[in-house]
Amino acid sequence: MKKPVPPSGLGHLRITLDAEAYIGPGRADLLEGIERSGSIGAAGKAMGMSYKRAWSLVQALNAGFGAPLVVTSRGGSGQGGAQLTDLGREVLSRYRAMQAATEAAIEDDVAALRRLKSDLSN
Amino acid sequence: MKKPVPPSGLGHLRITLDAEAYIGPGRADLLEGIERSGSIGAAGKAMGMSYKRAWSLVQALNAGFGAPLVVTSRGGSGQGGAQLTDLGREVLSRYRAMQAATEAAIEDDVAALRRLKSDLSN
DNA sequence: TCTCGATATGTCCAAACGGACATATCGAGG
DNA sequence: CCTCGATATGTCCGTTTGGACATATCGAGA
Repeated sequence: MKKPVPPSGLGHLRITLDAEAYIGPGRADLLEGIERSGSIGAAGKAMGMSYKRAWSLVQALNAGFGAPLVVTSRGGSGQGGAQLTDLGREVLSRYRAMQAATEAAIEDDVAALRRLKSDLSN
Repeated sequence: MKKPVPPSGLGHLRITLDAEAYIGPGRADLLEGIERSGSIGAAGKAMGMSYKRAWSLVQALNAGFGAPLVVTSRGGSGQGGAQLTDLGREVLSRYRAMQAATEAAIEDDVAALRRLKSDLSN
């Protein structure tokens, strides 16, 4: 029903702090892209999404946490753009850590399920 | 953007075997409800969803795996209903195992993030 | 043969989602 | 003061999603 994920890693992990604040693979990738590129638009574009969508995700993250994970400033030519706050960097790195721990914890079972499924076609 | 999860456990784990076959907390709960109640309708109702939605999820699961996780039979009065196949039971138990392993692997980080967020309100 | 309880399936509609496009705004530098 | 590049925000619209409701079908037992 809901459309699946682009096969990034193994599982798809979403961490829900409360009803308003959560982070999943898409949001994490976006944060990482912003950290790398210094721009919401560039980060979104790299993920194939519109500026507006990327911007709305940033809004949702900042609003959900009650404090900004991303700060922005207008103006081009090296002055404007977006950056992660300390909070944003910490959230991102913790998410990546959880993602890595999760993949390590489930890889055997995932392999077993994949094998199980492919054996069905025999 | 996408609506969060009813706070069941800690993280929200979705396992994607391929583009068509995946299982997350909702589908797992539904499978478990079917195993317990012997009925798609009853299982769905217990989760607050319509029969049609529950049924369509079962279809998606069966089609995605290429083999039924749930078999059904018509007729009421103890004869009709739905059951998990061996495959369905195995997929469910493996998912639960992965879920438990994941929660154990991330609990410290989740607690840290929750503390971080609540400290913001000071 | 009638009823009961369950699966199976269709139609209709409202809300949500997100893409496409258009502006507005701002900051710095030429 | 004009342009550039980026954020900020609005409108419009097609698609998807899922709820509500209506049937149809089936199996067993009274």
